[in-house]
Amino acid sequence: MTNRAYGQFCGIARALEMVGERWALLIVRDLLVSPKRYTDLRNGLPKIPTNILAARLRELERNGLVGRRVLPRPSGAVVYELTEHGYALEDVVLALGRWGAESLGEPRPDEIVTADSLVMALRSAFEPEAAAGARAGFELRVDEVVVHAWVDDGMLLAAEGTLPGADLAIEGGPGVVKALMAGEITPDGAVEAGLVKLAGNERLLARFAEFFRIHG
DNA sequence: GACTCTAACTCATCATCCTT
DNA sequence: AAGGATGATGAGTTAGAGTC
Repeated sequence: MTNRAYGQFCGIARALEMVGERWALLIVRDLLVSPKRYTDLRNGLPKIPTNILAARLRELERNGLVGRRVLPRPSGAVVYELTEHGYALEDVVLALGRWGAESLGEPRPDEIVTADSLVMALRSAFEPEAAAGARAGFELRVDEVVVHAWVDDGMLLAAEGTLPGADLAIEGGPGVVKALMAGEITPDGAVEAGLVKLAGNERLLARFAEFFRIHG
């Protein structure tokens, strides 16, 4: 199992012992968006073997990063949620996301986008300085996944689902959205090439590309 | 029946040991 | 030093158990 220790009195080694196993950090990523049931986690990570998910949750719980909570009746379902110690990983996960996004390239044929991964991508790419004084709601549809981002004077609220009354709804493939955020294509170029479909105030697409940046 | 696991098995990878 | 055999470990697949 995952009691492998690096034998080093080092914070990085200790962190890797807790969240360095395969899938562990992606479970944390999804729980940073919202608490989830076992089945929700499985749906968000369709390639994780079920025994590995169970093992990782057990390890994260043992390490004090994740807690189990039984919902009140009639549901009675078990949900997994991050503890305060687990939530403390948010900055680390976002920084890792920023770093990894620089190497994203084009989406591979077998790669999917999930609502949680998209929400965390928006959070990690958000530029508070660029959004200072701005106020706008975006709905983003990538493949079948819909998330939204509410920008309000340098603050971001990103979550799963639609945003009724959004100032701008953007629809496009994952590669196009990433290219927009990375400045590999211009907003005008994306529209002219028909790579994105917009609804609402189309001029806000340029602002979206300023608010959410992938640096390379 | 849905949810939340657990167990048994196979497969791949890696480290170690032994032989040449 | 190089290469093969072997064992340990973890990941992945599948089936099914326990609980509600």
